[in-house]
Amino acid sequence: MASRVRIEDVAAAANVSMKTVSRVLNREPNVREDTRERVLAAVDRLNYIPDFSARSLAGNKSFLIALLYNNPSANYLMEVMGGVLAACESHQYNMLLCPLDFDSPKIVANVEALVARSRPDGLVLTPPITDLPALLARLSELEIPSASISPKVHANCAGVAMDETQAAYDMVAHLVSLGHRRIAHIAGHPAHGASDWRLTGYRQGLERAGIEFDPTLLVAGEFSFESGVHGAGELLDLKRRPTAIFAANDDTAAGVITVALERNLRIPEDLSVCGFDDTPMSRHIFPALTTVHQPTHEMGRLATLELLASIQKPDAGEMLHVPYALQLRRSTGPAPK
Amino acid sequence: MASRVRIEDVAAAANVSMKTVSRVLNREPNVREDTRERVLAAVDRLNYIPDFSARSLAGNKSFLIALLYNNPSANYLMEVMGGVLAACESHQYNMLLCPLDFDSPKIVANVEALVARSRPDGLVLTPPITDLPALLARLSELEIPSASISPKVHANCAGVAMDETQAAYDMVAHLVSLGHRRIAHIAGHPAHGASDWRLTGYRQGLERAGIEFDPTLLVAGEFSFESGVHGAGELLDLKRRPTAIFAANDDTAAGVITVALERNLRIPEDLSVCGFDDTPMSRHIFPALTTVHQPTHEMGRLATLELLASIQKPDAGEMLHVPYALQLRRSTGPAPK
DNA sequence: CTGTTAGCGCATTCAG
DNA sequence: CTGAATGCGCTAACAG
Repeated sequence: MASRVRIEDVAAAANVSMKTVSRVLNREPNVREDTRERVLAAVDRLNYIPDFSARSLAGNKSFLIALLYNNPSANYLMEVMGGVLAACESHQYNMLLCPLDFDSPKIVANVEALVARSRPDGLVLTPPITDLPALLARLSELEIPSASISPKVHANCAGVAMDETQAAYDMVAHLVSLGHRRIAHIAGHPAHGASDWRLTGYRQGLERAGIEFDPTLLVAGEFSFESGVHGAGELLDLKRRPTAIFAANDDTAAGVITVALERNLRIPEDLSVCGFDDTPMSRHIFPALTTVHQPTHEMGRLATLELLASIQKPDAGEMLHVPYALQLRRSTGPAPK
Repeated sequence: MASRVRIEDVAAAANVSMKTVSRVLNREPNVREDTRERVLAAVDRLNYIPDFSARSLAGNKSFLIALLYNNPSANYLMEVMGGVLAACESHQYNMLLCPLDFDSPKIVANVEALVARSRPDGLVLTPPITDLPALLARLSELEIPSASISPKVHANCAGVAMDETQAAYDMVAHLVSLGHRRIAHIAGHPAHGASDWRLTGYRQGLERAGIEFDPTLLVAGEFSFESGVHGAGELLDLKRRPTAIFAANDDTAAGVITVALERNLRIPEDLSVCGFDDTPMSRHIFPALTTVHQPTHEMGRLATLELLASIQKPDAGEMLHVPYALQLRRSTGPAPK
């Protein structure tokens, strides 16, 4: 057994009471500097490590953060998760995972079950879980703090967001600078705020370039490879086909590229393709994909930090903003002719 | 507050003692069937949910399983994790994550810190964390149960494994059946058992087909896209180049495909390519990749089940075996000419 | 088969 | 600024 040493032992070693040790450990005020140091020394010498369960039970806190998700993108999740873990570690919290089925009517019940069983001190929500009114309402009833990553609405909500509209706008500007005028867009899943933002940025980008919006160049999608395949099939069948396709995410772009190559189109000579998200795959397909980088790890970390803040004092969490970065790679080039 | 109802309330409602309720909840013996039902009814009626921390503290168990990993493949991890979570859920356990740096000399210390702080009741090890003698030794000193997924050595070790050698052998057989004789292999990371198994299967497959092993057709790799790029560069520069390249995993195969397409080779007409793992990407690249499917989710689930068994009674965990499946897709075809 | 007694290790009163 | 008592909700020993 490792930690047979208890707070009582530390107290004895430092010639103080248990309570004083507890104060030092929890960074509470009202401890003289020299006694604090004495306690810390004893903690160190005895290699004391507080017991999680005892702290939870006595303090009525679980020191647990739950990460809620339904997003099927493993890369996105692993990165967010890494950020959440990093923030948890520095605050002596542990992270729980809560995979959800977005389309299930029982989603609120599932979260309630998690909360009842594990009593997390707070929740980190990832899109599109961020945008379920019923869930949000229940959480505030339960008075359980949460932080959202890229939620649709930022109002009085802790978390972190990136200006995806501006990023999409910039991407279109990049295509325009390469001489493209017939720029198509394959949209994302309608339930995701990201789809709206990226589409809005696309349209604003066209407008800014003085290019009239052509409805035939906008097709529906759902952030999947398959929707890229379908979308590209539709777009490349057009009599006047686009010279560039801006897919709402990298998976969709991969579908576009597959279709284009199957049709013996050269990328980017015959068709420019770009995506969004900068997944590892975007560097591993041929040709390497021009896309938008999101600082996903950092977003997970910052959201968790805000969550932790609002756990300590309600209303302390804020909505933070992080920068994006265009990754220009081989899949975009000058417009043909 | 949800669970203001305690075991005491349930006991009162069922007209039994706290201890009897505890027995029922923990599936302990020595409870008459009718009292058990009475208790269960009360639990249900009052919507009683046991308190995690109190159970941990009193029982000296954390009800926590830690998943140790360093594998950079997000897809692999998310699938394993899903399996671990599924098994945990059915046993009222929670899962903790422990990302590790394989090359760090502090890896054992990191695990010790996790064990000291969070006191998991058991650990699930993923490759190549499964094969660190120093770590394994420390864990048995600490007497903390563990289960391994695809460990190099199966001896007295709980967990789950797949016959990767046989799978690689079958893959080569598939290529041979398509008429290939010059079959190259780009190996995986030397630290992984999987690299050995797959290489062994490759050589056995050649031998079985009566094809002499050609050292120039075997190049080193490390399971990365980049190693596929380098390996393919080398192999395609050969005067007598291979007609098929069997990459040790899908990422490596993606690198091969990129190089081949850059050189204007047609796949599979000029060159067949296959991988291993059946990552989602394998279906999303062009052409879709022939590969080997591992039941990763199931492996995580089964390993956790074995771990849970060996937590309950030491030496109860066994080494389980799961089947693989070849996924034949577009990237392999008849050998040229 | 069931109940009673005593802590698990800590934080939280409220005194000094 | 510090300390002594009390209990968080549950399970482990023992009794019956």
